[in-house]
Amino acid sequence: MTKQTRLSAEQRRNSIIAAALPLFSYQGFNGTTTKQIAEKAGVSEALLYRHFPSKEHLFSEIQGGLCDQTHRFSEIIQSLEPSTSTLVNSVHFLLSVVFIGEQDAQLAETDPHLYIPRLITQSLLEDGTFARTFWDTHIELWTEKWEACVHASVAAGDMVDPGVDPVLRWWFTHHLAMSLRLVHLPPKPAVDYGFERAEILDQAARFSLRGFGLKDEAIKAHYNPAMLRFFTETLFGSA
Amino acid sequence: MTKQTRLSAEQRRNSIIAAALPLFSYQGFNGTTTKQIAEKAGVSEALLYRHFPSKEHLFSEIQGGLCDQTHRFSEIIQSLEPSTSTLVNSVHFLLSVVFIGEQDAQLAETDPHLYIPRLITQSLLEDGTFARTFWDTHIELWTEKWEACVHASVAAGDMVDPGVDPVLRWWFTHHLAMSLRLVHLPPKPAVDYGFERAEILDQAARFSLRGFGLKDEAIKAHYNPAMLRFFTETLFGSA
DNA sequence: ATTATCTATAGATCTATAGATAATGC
DNA sequence: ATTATCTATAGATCTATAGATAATGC
Repeated sequence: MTKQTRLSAEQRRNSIIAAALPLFSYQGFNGTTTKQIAEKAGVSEALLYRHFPSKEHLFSEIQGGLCDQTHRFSEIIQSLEPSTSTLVNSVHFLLSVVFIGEQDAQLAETDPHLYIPRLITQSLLEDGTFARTFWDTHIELWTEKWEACVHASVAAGDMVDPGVDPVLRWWFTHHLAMSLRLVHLPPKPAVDYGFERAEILDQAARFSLRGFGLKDEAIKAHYNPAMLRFFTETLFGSA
Repeated sequence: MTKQTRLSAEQRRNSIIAAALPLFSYQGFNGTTTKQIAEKAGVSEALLYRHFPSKEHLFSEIQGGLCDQTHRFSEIIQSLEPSTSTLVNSVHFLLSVVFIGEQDAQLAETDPHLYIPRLITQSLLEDGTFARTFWDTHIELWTEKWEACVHASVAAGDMVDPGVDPVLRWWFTHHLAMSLRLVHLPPKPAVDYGFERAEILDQAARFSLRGFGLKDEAIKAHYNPAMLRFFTETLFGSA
């Protein structure tokens, strides 16, 4: 009689979800079998269907769970002073989170954020519902502050009008980071940039900041990559 | 006895490839069944295996075929004069091709370029081999000219140093376009930008050109979106 | 005579369910 | 007594092959 771990319904549900998330993330919905999920969760396939009516429902449940959790940065965002400095730091932060992510954090294996880029990408290949919902819940918080920062920066004389809508500038920055992340999803990055991740991040920040309309003096005055890198590594772990 | 169309081996191979490409592109490798391919090609499943040893081989063959064709713009590229003007136009062109693509062309259904963004994205979710190979064959042609344009623009006094490697500036531009395309893959785009595609393209060009280090006067002098849009629509068909 | 093509089917999975059994809480 | 869990399996697909047949080229 081996040790039997009988979990409560809720615990088992969560353990199945935790087991399925990495599988769906890496192999996609079609590429993942209920057998794989059951094995990884350490239960029988039949048990999956006691907790979820179908594989589809399990997948939806996972996606939903990643969207309705309140973003942990939302309070900090509110407290930020709209300014050139905040703008510069937020651009770097946005690039860091989307491009580098939390992949070097110690909590790696269990942190759902590790799996989000793949799920978003898969979603975009289908109907895009998950991507849209995820961004609605995680980006929406920022847009007001984003616009305020641009206006503050213009008012401070740090920024010219580049002919780009303020919010689009942030989306473009996000999108640049998203592609960089995508290119780095495979074990071997699909592009040889000739630079390390941290260096690419730095250059992407400079590219974006200039695209924002920031004057070169303003970038020089406010952009401090060494400091930011220190913060990032403190936040997201070493490397 | 219905009309029997007996094709030569080569013709049948090509017809199977043509039938399979859209299916693999939209549904992925796992999501596409040999039955679907056979039905769309109008043959039996057995015949697929007379022409291709396996579904995997068929898929690889398709991917390979998209990579080894000489790029049709390669001659034009060589003839371009390195200059600020060429740089500006190439940035717009790059964004157009990657973001808008040839999706409105009349040859739509059969043009493999319609299916490349999805295949690249799927590849990035796996080992990235196709993306890497595709870019090796389609982007490599440009890099020399790209660098030359940056140097020419600096020499002409049109560009400051943004602290970004010259080739990276082009990759960043490409990446921005790639994400925009990705967001627009679903029937309903996954982001509400509040602008039409053509307008987004224009603003992405301005954002990138400034990120390149171009001085605002140089952008004003050389960037002519109305003209470029005219070219694009002529090349790729109506809007 | 050769080559393209089909029908039929094997063998492997894959999702999902029926029905039985073992652990837990009262 | 209730709830979690398992074994066994049905029924549907999916990839791939064996063996037969029909069209073409000489």
